[in-house]
Amino acid sequence: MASSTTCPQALQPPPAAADEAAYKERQILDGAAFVFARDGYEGASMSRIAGEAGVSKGTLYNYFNSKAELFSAYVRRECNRSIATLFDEFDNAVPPAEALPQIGVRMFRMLLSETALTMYRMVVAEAEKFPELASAFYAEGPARAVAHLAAYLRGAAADGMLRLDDPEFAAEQFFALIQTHLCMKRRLRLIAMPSQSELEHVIGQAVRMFLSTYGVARN
Amino acid sequence: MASSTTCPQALQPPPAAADEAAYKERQILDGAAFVFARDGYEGASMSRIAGEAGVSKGTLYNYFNSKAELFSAYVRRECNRSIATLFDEFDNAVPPAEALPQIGVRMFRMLLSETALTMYRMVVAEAEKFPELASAFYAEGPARAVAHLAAYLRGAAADGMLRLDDPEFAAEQFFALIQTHLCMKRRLRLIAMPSQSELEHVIGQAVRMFLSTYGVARN
Amino acid sequence: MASSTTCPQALQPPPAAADEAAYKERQILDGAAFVFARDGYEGASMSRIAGEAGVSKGTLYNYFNSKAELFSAYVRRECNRSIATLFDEFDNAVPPAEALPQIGVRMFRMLLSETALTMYRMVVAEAEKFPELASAFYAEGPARAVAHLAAYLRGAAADGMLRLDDPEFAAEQFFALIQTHLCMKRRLRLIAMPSQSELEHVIGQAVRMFLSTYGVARN
Amino acid sequence: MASSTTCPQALQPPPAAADEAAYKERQILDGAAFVFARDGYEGASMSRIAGEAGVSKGTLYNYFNSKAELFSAYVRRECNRSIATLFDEFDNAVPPAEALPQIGVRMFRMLLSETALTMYRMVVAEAEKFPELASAFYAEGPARAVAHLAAYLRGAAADGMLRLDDPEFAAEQFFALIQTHLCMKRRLRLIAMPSQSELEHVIGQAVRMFLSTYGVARN
DNA sequence: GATGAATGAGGGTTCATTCAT
DNA sequence: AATGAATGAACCCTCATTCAT
Repeated sequence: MASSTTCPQALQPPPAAADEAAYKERQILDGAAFVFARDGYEGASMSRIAGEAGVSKGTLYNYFNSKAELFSAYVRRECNRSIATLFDEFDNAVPPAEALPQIGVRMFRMLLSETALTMYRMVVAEAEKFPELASAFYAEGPARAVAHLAAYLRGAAADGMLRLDDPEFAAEQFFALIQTHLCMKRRLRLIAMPSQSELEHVIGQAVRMFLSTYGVARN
Repeated sequence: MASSTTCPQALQPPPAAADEAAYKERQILDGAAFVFARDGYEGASMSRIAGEAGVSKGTLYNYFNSKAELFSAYVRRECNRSIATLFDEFDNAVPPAEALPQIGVRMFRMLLSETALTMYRMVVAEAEKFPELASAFYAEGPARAVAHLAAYLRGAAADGMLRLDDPEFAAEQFFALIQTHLCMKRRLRLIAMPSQSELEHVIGQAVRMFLSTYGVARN
Repeated sequence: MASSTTCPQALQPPPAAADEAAYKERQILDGAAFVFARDGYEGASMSRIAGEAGVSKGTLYNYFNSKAELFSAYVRRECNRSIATLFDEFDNAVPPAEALPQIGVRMFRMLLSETALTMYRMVVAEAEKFPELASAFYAEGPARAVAHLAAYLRGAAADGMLRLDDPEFAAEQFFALIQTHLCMKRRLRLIAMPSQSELEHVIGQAVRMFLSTYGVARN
Repeated sequence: MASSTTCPQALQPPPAAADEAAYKERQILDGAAFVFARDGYEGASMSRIAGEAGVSKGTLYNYFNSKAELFSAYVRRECNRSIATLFDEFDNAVPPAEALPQIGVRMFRMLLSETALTMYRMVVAEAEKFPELASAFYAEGPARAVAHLAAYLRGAAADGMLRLDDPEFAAEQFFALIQTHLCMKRRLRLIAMPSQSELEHVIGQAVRMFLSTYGVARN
């Protein structure tokens, strides 16, 4: 849809038009993000979204065929944008005792980021009405995170740094250990972002428990 | 109208009236439960609730001042009713290797019960609008479950069956280990209730990991 | 729905309530009649109908489930009300030369009455969308008129006052002869109600032509 | 505006431009015809017409100032095009007993053609809003048909083949006799096109009745 | 001349809430 | 205490029309 060309732009108007369309679409999605996040799918109104985006109600429908499609586009954008990228690079050569805390911090931060929390609330709330969004959210977020971790664990086991049969399941266990009551409470909006020391404690204990099961004796 | 009490009714009119009022209230809450669970807070309409409850719309407002209050009452009742009771009785004398799987099964079943899932969706979705409900849900559900487990763990540690300093945190870890991707997926409506073998595997591994950290050598 | 009781009304409120409901329904249908007649089905808006009827828009939907149902009710009421009654009583003993002009006048007046014209325009315009209304209109109006006339013609033929084999078809021919360009023009709103002399001329010639075909020599 | 010339085009660009304009206009009117016929005036949308015509919405307004004007142009074109032409040529020398059935068939076919029915529905439905269209429809259609027939009847009377004083009125009577319940039902979309035998019966009886009044004894 | 994005009024409909009965 | 008719604001969406490109 957007044409972010790196080639020299010989013709001014077309790119300008395309850019403007892309800009407006982003504007609308930003407005939608604000309102959906605050009011939920049912609670949000197209009027408020239009107002927030600074466009007319009719313009909304020039870009998205319905409220449902706008919601879908919004959720997909947020999922693709911030959740997935967080696990893209980490060094597989680092030993578990060092790598796992780092991975844990990333997972924790991802899970509790404002965007991820909002997405989580959205897809949980509307899972019945938008099953494909729930599915996409799971695939883009938790499933990817677990898959990355499992890949690391498999490698570490191959290198003799861990002793485990089922790296997928072990990854899920580690992922689960990260999600203590802090996650639950934050999802329920009962607390703000946990402090660094709370974070370190939870992750430290998760790593300790994980390694006490899957680690190799280090003497 | 109907007062289906089996106990001896000493005074006809007052108890009958009170009973009838209680009966109507229950009737309304039952209708509300059905509709809210199906349509969500915003999606539910007072008309449909009235219809489902078999009362008039006006009567709704004789018992609850607003849709928000009715929703609140519904959530509180469901929380108090079915979630909490599941953890009320278990035998503290049983050793961890035997007790933890039992506890794990209960927790798992509670977490994934239709009622709990619905409540979870409700309070997550409306946490912004009804923070006190989120708080109540947490207190009645997860917090209580963890507290019960912590009490057991403390006792077991005192009896020398476990080796742990922080029974609350250990309880949270166990609780977290139960909530693998199966929970996440079920909350997102991506899967139906897991099979017995999946359940046993998850819990078995959770117990194994938990005891490898907190257990005492048993030779 | 309405309870037009002739028995002494022992209870005041129920009849009052029923009357009020009936009154309001009539009020709404009157408003709908005004707006539909002026703007057509698509051109009419529920807002304008509500305004014209002196009720709120919401009230419209307490009485009729949709615009389509309101339209349907309006058309049926008008059909049943004024079109059908016009042919209820006439003396079958009168000879054709006297009866046919009378019948012709009735038919003509019915066809060109404001109500019938409006109904005609409505059902012709919306025949595709409301086929059952077109069907009902035809059955209640033209079909009934022709059937009545056919019954008379059959009797007159049996009495030797006419000579015809197919009274139904003959009735249709007479009915057709009444509908000259005056009818067409009036349906197109090109003219107001024709004058008495125009009416008499058209009918006189129709009767003359009819009797020149089906009459018996009268010497 | 339109210049569909077959003459040699001396100047290339201007005629080409003019032709293109005429072509676009026709294109638009074709799209309008399709959509108006299907959805009616109010039900049609300029967007759908533009889409059907294969032009942009803006272009519509370069050719027609408003929806009303486009509708008007569409109705006028259809009226001029197909309705009128059907009565343009017939041989005045043929005697009534032979000519009238032919004329009757033409009239019948014209009246019940899909185009004429659609036009009829259109102008009847919108007679209030577009009185000049109703007037044009009447002038181009029924009035012309009757005028042609009247001209024939006058000639036949002058030749002693008919005995009538008022050929215009006689023509209207014949035209009326053609429009039996088959016409009414077809206009109401209650039936499809009548069969050949139905057609012949109606017309045969119309001619018989007409000649029994206006014919000369043929012995 | 052609485009189609933008507009904002208005479409039909549903809603939570009120109140006379 | 129970009813349900009435309300009018707000819902999502479509519209004819305009205008910068």
